[in-house]
Amino acid sequence: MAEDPYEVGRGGSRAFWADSVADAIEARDPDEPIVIKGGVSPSGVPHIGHFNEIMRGYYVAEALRDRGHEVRQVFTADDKDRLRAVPRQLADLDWNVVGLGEVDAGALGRNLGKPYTDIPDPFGCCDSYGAHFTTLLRKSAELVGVDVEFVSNTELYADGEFEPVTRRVLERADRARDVLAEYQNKVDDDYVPFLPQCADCGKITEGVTAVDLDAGEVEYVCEDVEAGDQTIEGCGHEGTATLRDGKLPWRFEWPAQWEILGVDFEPFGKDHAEGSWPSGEDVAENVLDIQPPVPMVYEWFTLDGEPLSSSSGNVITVDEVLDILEPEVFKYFFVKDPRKQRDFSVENVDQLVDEFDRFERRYFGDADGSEDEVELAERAYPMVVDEPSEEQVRIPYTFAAVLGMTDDPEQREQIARKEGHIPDDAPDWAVEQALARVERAQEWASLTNNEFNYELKRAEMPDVSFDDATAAALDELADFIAEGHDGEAIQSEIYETAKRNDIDISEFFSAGYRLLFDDTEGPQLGTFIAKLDREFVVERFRRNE
RNA sequence: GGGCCGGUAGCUCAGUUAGGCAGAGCGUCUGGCUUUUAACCAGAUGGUCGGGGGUUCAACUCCCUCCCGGCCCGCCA
Repeated sequence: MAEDPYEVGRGGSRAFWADSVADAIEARDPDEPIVIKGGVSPSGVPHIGHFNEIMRGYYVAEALRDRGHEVRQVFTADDKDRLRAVPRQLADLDWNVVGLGEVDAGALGRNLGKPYTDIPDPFGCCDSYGAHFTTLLRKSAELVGVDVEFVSNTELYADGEFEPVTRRVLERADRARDVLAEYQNKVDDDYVPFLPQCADCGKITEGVTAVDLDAGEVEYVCEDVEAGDQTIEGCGHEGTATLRDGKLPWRFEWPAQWEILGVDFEPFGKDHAEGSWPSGEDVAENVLDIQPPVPMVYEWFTLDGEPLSSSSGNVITVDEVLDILEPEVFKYFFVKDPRKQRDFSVENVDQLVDEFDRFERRYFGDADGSEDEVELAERAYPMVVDEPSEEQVRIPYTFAAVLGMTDDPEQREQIARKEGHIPDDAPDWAVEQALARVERAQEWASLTNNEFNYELKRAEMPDVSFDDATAAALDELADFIAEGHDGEAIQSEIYETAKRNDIDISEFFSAGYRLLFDDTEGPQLGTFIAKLDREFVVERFRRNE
């Protein structure tokens, strides 16, 4: 019965992995609605790696819906987990990442060991620490337009949803011990699969001393808890807790969630593949007597070649990604094979966009591709955009970055049209959307400070000097510009002026770029100059300001 | 140390399920646009499929082994 989470969705003849997974789910003939789950602990700033928990399930949900199934995609905020370490970075609800110094770190430290939902929000805006970071995750989903049902684990406990399954686990404590002991050395004869919350200090503790299932209570001592390389001190309080005043240990809680929510499919990161999944599957089948969901492992992302890591600060949030990418491009990133380690490279993000543009054109039959590539586009593209339209216009990303050189929207549009990136018959909405990419590409150029990061140095002249011949040529060119000519004429004259003064043409172009951008490259100079106000350019080329 | 996943052109990635000519885009180079930047058009360039061994008529694909990266093998989630 054991299911290899690395094998599900692999093989078969499907071009889109989500369809292979959907096949595996359908093969079980599940009850409707089919339930797909994901979940994370709201422990800190959510990054794009966490987003796998939403997006991988999303595509499977869409594939099933497309086949006529009713699907419920739920996401559990595992917010009854205890805070185990104070994170180095936090983020407010506007995604401003701040260091610990800017909030009350001491207050956080005193709350180690408590459930996230019992810790005050460091920013004071949400009901709790847990609610704060769950809100950020929910906002991420909204930003990319994925509709997921959020469920708070704390609320499931508070509402008594966990009580029957918790009771059952405790009734079968012997079996639970036997099963878990195969995966964890710590489990001995005294192990109790329940973690009460101390009535006095509020921490999740482990010191259960007695279980009274008739009364639905456990007795406990609030002991010290090992967390990583540190110890969270217990308060020593001795008390009694109901089955709602605490939680199941993770290895039981996960399968319990499957039971409560009726989960049919759950994707999870590679970190769960060797530990939590085998034990969870075992617990489900041999302790809870339920069928575990169809599993799937996804590989982790790296960011610019380095592991995503909240503790080291190597993170990028969904919000930050959407500064440089359209939501549909970001969604496309998750269309790609989940089983490959994948780098999200900010520097090379133009390649991802190019790839998406081709993917989109394939859907409309306007681009070549292998049979699989075409099938993938036909299948996945409608899940990536809300309303596919053949009239959609995309300006190539790097060209959009070039257009970012000017702030004038009309000039951007004119140049894009002239270069054939906007068809004459494009509807207004498509033109608007196409040009919206310029803002993102410009942000990208500025963020990476790459070769597209042109900035007109209008306020003051860059510190430059020229030889006599170049200086003379610049004066001549300034005179010509002062006469008032169109872009092409100016472009022509740049060549002529350089020839007349016997200076290298590319050197002369560079001189112009240095004066305007403090750079050696830039947009097509003549047409660009023609768009600027004449007085400014003339004065600048005469090196007067 | 043991297990699992990944490694394909300078870059980003398809292809490995079921063995059958090593692929795409970008980049680079050359040429074109009566104008050597950007863009655009045409052509060219590009490979130890991580290394080695084996099976086979035939291996990126299957088997063995080694290297590199990541994850798990304590706790926690």
